[in-house]
Amino acid sequence: MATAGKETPRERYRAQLRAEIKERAWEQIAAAGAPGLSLNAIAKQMGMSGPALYRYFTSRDELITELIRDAYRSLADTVRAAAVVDADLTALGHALRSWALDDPQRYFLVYGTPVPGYHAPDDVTEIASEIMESLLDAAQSCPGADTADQTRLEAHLAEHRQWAADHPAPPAALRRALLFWTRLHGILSLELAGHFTGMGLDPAELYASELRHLTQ
Amino acid sequence: MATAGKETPRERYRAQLRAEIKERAWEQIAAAGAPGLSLNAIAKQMGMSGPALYRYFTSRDELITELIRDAYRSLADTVRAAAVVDADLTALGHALRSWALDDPQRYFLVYGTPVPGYHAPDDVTEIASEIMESLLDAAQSCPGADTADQTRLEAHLAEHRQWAADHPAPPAALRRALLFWTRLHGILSLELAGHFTGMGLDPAELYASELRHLTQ
DNA sequence: TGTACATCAGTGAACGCGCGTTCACTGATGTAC
DNA sequence: TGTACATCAGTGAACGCGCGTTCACTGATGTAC
Repeated sequence: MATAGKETPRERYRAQLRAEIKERAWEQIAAAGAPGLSLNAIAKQMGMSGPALYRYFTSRDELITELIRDAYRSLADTVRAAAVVDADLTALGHALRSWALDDPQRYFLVYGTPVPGYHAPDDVTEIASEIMESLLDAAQSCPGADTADQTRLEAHLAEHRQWAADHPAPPAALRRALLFWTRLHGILSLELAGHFTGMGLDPAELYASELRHLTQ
Repeated sequence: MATAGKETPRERYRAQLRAEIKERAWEQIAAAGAPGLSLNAIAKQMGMSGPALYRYFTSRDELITELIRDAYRSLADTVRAAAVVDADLTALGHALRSWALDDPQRYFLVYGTPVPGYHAPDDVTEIASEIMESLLDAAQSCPGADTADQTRLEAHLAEHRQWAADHPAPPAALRRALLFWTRLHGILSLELAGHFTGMGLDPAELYASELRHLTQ
């Protein structure tokens, strides 16, 4: 009953199978998108019968929620790692890009089209703030010059900073963290969705240019 | 047989019913997202039997493709109208935002998570270049100062401008049009997906700030 | 060490559902003489 | 103007499919004495 300590062989086996189910799930998502995810199809691919998976996930929804959680967790860890090694927005930006290109569908599970009915569980929003925290850490220790004509935004952020309530970053850092997030996300999501194909430009150049501009 | 000229009552009726089917389709998409679109459900909602819709669309895929085309067309028209009235990036930016907020699912049909197998038909990519053209028009007639440290991006764009091959805009305008697109899209897509909720900031402020910064 | 029992993984049949799509048909609307 | 015919909208039955999920059951694995 102890949650910590030695794992029994059965527990180990369970964890292993859960992991394999998730792996197959990611493969299916990569092949047909998240809405096409099917427990039966996963079971078939693993050489098991459909109902067998209900030993490991209580429903299809639980599996999807778990995948979303994993995606957020993975992003938060990636970002935090980059923010810890050297609190540098540039490094963080490149880490973010690598993470996104590594698995586009995982990126879209976090930042893609929302499903009208669905609401993410609470712990996911907690992970989301963890991500913002890492951004703020990095933005704070990057003391570039402020662009004069954006003081209006900083004034707004100085009084609307619930998202950074626990963080001591000054308005200029808030602004930088926020723009880092929205600008890079803009490029990444357009790139991953293929909206640059045929345009003849290199998204990496564009990305690097924005990153340079953000860190000055 | 003439494609132009008087419409027969039957043709008028056909067009009308096609339009109503699309309307119901949009309602369904708004309620459950695009993957949940079902011809049978639309028919039921219209008080018809399922197979009846096959008089108006040869398949579910044709309907979806048509909706995507309409979404692109609508965006292109909106953007062009704003670019024609006064070739002003600020006005264009506000028009874009209104269009996006007006129907988030329509926005996501254009810029949302791509379906792994799906490829848009050729005429849709043509409409996409139409959109870039309007952006370039507006960007060209907005002669703000260039930020010095982005000359590297301009140099890249000067030599990678297939997307603006038919357009006389100089590199500085290319850069502005591109950043207009990626930055505003970043904010809009995060806002529409609800990623700002709970953060306490006003996306409109952020959007306006970026717009101001882009037009200087 | 062996025996008796509890736990749990996985199966196969079944339920109900909604989907896209086809097909032969009915009945109304339009067209030609 | 009326009659004969062609066109076309819409129906209802049917097909085959895959889905999520439940349930009673088998057989293997672990546990207690």
